[in-house]
Amino acid sequence: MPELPEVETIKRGLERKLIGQKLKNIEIFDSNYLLKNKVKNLNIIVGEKLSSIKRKGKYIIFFFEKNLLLFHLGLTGYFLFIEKNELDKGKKHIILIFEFEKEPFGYFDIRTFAKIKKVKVEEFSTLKELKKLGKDALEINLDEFKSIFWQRNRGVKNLLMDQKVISGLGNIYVNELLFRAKINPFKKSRDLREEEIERLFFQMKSLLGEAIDLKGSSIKNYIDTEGKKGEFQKTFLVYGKKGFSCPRCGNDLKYQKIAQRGTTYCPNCQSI
DNA sequence: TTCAGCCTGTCG
DNA sequence: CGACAGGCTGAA
Repeated sequence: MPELPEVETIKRGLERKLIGQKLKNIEIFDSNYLLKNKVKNLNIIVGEKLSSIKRKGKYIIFFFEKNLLLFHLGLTGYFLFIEKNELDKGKKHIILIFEFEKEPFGYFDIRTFAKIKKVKVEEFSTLKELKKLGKDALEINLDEFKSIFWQRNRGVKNLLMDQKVISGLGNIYVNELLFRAKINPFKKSRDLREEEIERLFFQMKSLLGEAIDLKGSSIKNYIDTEGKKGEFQKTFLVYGKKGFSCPRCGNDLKYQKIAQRGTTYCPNCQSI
């Protein structure tokens, strides 16, 4: 799925073209999808202007005048500026098209793990999806970051992947982050020295910053709102490098499931 | 804290 | 054909 850098890229792409525009129509192609998401009367948003778009963790929120739409793109959800008549060329998995005054864009979801929700703007602060999120990885400060590790004692990878603890990081960026910071993914959070936590913190910030600059990572499906792939995957040091050797020390990288997710790390550079 | 399950697609 | 894939939920 899109993780923080991809969601941020998508958010910026939408923002650039849509803020202030009025939604003229919603063309629904998969009403069953909306049914499964318990979204009713989506069309009441038609006629409203889009006032802002926000991101928290991996969620994107569209603020209209009276209603808001909350999206989580799951593993394979994406937005693409596209016209209805362009849909034929192999564009499957279309859920709907938001027809704005100038820029219509489609919402697609290949594996249907993405989520959409519509509520009144005033219900924003009550959204349980957002309330349970930990601080956004771009916003968290060093002191808050330290307390994350000291307040519980869990495996570091597990902890960083937990959106309730810190939001925005996913499997790609945690793999890369742990390698960059030379931290073993199994290491218990309370066993981290303060200096190691600081290393993680600053590496996390620069990793996310670089990834956003390169418009995210495209492994298979991810494309931005213009249909372009990201570039950050070209810089991967360990993610997806199963069977390769460590770019730092040359030892064999190790691959195993940690926290139910494929994990590649260097047992030498990232020793306990 | 684990783990199947939700889906579709691709790769070996 | 099985294994695996940017995520998350809820049940055991």
